This record gives sequence, C-alpha cells and structure tokens, in this order.
Amino acid sequence: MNRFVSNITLRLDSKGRVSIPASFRTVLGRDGFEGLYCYPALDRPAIDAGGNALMLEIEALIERFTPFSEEREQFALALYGTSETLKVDGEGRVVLSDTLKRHAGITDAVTFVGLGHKFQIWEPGRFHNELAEATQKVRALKVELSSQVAARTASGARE
Amino acid sequence: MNRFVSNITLRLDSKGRVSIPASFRTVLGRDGFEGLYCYPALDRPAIDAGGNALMLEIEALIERFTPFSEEREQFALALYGTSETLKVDGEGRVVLSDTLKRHAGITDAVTFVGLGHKFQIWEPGRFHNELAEATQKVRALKVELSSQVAARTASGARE
DNA sequence: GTCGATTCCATTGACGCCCATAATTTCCCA
DNA sequence: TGGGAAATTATGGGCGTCAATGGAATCGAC
Repeated sequence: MNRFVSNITLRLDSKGRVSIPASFRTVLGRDGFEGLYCYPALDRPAIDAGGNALMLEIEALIERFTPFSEEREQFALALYGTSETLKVDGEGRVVLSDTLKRHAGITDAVTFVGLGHKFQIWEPGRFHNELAEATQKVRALKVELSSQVAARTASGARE
Repeated sequence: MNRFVSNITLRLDSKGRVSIPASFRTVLGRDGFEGLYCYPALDRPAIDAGGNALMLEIEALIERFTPFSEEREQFALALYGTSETLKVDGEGRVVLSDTLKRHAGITDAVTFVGLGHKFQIWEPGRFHNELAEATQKVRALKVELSSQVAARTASGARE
C-alpha cells in the first residue's frame, strides 16, 4: 500500500513523544524521506504531515510564482516558514513542536488520519466532530451527484 | 534535508551575537559556503540570507536583463551593492551589521524563517504580522483554486 | 596601554539514541 | 482449525551528546 488510509488514535508519553502508526510508517518508508515533513493545516486545527510527496506538492505550488515576486515570497513564508521536519526516533516516534500542538489543540493524545498522499494529525475530540460534519456533507453531496447523473442520463448527455 | 524550513526565534547576546539555528547550519554546510551571504530584502523589513544557492539565484536574476541596461545596473546595485558576507564563529554564530539590523528593525531578538533555498531574518514582532498576512493570502488562493476546479468539473469541461 | 574584535572554554537544558517491557498481532505447524 | 511461538507494536525510561548561550582569554590596531 502506498497511500495513507484509516485513522488511529495514540497517546503522547511523558516526554511528548508519540508513535507514528506502523501502517503510516511503511508508507513513509516507501516514500524515502528521513523524518516527517509537517506544517499547520491552512484552514483547520490539524497538522498536515507526509514525506517527499507532500514536500514536492508544496514546492510545486510555490514555484508557480516567479523568483523574488511578492507572491512567491509570501507563499514561501507561509508554507516553508511554518513547515518542520520532525525527527523520527528508532522506535518510529516523533515529538510535535509546541507551535504545531497549539495550532491543533493537542495535549495528551492525537488521531492520525490518512488522506491518501498525506495524513493529518488531530486532537481526537476535534477529529470526531470534523468527521461527523464531513460525513454529513458527503452524504448530501452523494445525493446531489446521483440526481445530476440521473438528469444527465435522462437528457441523453454522453460523457 | 537540503532546504531551509520552519521558523526559530533566538536572542542576541550582549555582544550582538546570535546563533544560526542548527538545522539551517546543516543546510549551509551542505551548500558549501564559508560564511553567511546576506542583504536587506528588497521590499520587506527583513534580511535575506543563504549560501551559494542564493548567490547563484541572484546572479541568474540579474543576468536576465540585458547588459548595461538601466534595470540591470539598478538590480546589481540593489543586490550586490548591499550584500555582505558575515563570518560565522566556531559555535555557529554571526554578528549582524548595524545596516542590516536597522533595515529589519532588529534589537535584541530575531526570527529565522526558512524559505526553501534561502532564509530570512526578521524582528520577531514584525514576523508574526507578516506571517498572519501571508497566511491569509494563501488561504484566499486556496479557496480560489478549489472553486476554479469545481467550476471546471461542474461545467463538464475535459482536459 | 586601551579598546574592539575574534577565538576559545564552560554551563545547562533539551534532545537523540539506546535498551527494556508489555500487549498485540502474525505466523506456523501439529 | 486451534494453539502456541515468534515477530511487531506501542510505550516507558536512562544516559550521553549537542545546541544555545555566557563569559574569559587572546590577538591586533591605534
């Protein structure tokens, strides 16, 4: 498997360490990246995390702008400037920086959530709320989609 | 890691010395450059800093203009003319020149901010403001991007 | 000699690295 | 198919090293 999937909740120890779930570790290993690349998610109280794949995505976003341009500098500041590469110890654990923990409201436990090419780290309570909300949205969207398909089919549209 | 990422705030000591964050030092070491190449950022109260990679980028920028053109002379003046190579002591510290400190409004503490191929040095307070602003811009762009994609999908356009 | 600058040690707290243990899970073979 | 052995995972803790910082000592110039 080369995608991050499912969600796992784990506790931080007294030193603030937390194990990266084994299934995520194997994906990261395949990606080939020393450490864990992460940054505060832009529009949610969560941490985005991953390996080379994630970093390249950020790089691509920034390099769309010409060097020394206003936008480029601002994007680099907001993205690279808030990114961190956490060290992973021999047992596959990381310690989250205070900045990251504050952003996500993390205290003594976290939920790892697979999102395909990257994963997120949440405070467990917030994650459950977010999940419930997202599930609602997806249900609604699904209904909408199926009615669209039905309409298109009915009108004889071809794809 | 061969990129400058994350942000670290450190204090100047009584002699005006400040440690370059260890993670940045390793990147500079890999880049292979004695000292720290820096100059006042063109349009911000910050200091641009880096090694060979940064120097090459500036060179490329200037050489895009035709020789002896007005723009070329001005860029060369603004960038080369204001650049300094700071010495790094045995403990990885540098002393910022008064010119640089004045430009960035630095007094007793600085924030190092990774921007990928280079990094910037800010007065901590100003950095926080700038970061908030930049984050807003990135969020806005993200919304814009996703709505573009949504619109394209909804209209049934094929790539 | 005096002032400034640069090089060289000293401290302390955090962090990386190592080993231990318990609870699973996986695997294998009767 | 069941039951146990082996491997893996999550977690706890000890200890040495390094980073950040402060201060002393050395060097140079005037």
